[in-house]
Amino acid sequence: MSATTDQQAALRIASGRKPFVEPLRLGERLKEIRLANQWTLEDVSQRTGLARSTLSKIENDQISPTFTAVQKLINGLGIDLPQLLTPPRVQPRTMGRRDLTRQGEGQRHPTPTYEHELLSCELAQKRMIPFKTIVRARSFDEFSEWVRHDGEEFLMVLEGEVRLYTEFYEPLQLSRGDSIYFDSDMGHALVSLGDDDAVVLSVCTPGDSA
Amino acid sequence: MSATTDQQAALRIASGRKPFVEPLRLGERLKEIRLANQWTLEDVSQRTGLARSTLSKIENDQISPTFTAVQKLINGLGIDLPQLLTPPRVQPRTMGRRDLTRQGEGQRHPTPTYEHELLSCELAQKRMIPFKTIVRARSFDEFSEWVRHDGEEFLMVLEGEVRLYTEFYEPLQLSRGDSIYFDSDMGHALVSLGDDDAVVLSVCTPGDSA
DNA sequence: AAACTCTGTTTCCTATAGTGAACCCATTCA
DNA sequence: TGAATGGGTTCACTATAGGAAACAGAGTTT
Repeated sequence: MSATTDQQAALRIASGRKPFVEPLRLGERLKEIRLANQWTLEDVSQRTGLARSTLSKIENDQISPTFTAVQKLINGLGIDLPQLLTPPRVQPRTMGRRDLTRQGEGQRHPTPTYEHELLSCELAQKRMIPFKTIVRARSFDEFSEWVRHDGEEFLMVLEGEVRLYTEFYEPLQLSRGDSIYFDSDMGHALVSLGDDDAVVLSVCTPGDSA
Repeated sequence: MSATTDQQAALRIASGRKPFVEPLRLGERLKEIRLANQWTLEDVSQRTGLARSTLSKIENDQISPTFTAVQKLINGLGIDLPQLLTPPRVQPRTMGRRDLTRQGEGQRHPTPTYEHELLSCELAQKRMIPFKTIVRARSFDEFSEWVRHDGEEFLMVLEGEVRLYTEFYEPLQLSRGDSIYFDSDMGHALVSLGDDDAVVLSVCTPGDSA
């Protein structure tokens, strides 16, 4: 299946979704934001370049702003469009979950080349997966194939020195404190350079599946 | 400027999210969706109640649609507004982006209580925001208010010893190598316990904006 | 209390968004 | 081949959004 077709399929599916869009009290919302910041209509006028009168009419739902006007609003107020549309956000989330992992207390997953220690594994449903890795491998040959997984990865060297092989770049030498961010569906592999095993901290995003 | 605002600003910069919405080829986007679904202008006209001519002009950026028109669009096409604005991830993955940051070479953002060093800030549009922080604060009193931002945060102590205050839990003492994962819209604040400033590595998810 | 100042609203006027009809250009059909 | 259909664009007109200025109301100052 071609990329184009894939994308078209995605679009079709996407547009098939039926979101009930209610009133969208945009004027009301704007007023909320304005008052929350203690801005006067004049202030907002200065920031956005829209006339005081126009703003008043928008707030009172007397006119339906043009899209360019909306852009001036989000630019001038420094807010995101979703922010302007999203009603006050009733539940500010604040779940306040927390998951502590003491040094060395993570969940260990040994492999021939790496020894992973999963951190914060009490917590389900998280948007990042942190783990510490002891790099055992000393040569690229020890990997039968590229390590590869959906998403993005951040990596920092905690101890020792490593060489990072990646599919599309020259190998890179990383010392303690160096860090790198990359798309982890690009093949990658780490080897330790010093006598002792190197230790790196990685944080991955979970696979997309979206 | 409060600590909260500081960090939020830093996060905005770091996430590579364009602070302001520029061209916003809305017309182009609409056409994409229409063609992907193999709809004619007439079809879309039926669905949305907008005139065929109007749709044509919108697609060719000859007019800036009124907000009510945009609503008719998203209702009629059954799509979300963000969908209409966000070009669909055109990358079929495997972009193979990469961003190296050598020890101490990040982008510094000092505040009274913390000194942030943003890592991997070359890369825009990423799903994690890594930064190293030197914790200057020695007492909880130095914070005017909770640090708080949408999303989740992972944190590991690299050097020194810190106490983590959180809104819903008792303060927690963290030593080198300890790590914690938490919902960062729960208020939080770090203070250094030793004589020297402590150093921690943090990775945040970008704010929701959904 | 009058004059001033700062707010938000309302009044006009013009610029432009939205509409139906006419138009153009392909493709299909007789 | 010419007629007919169905796609998108352009035109001429009407409806409406945006702006400048006038207005109105609530404090302040004199």
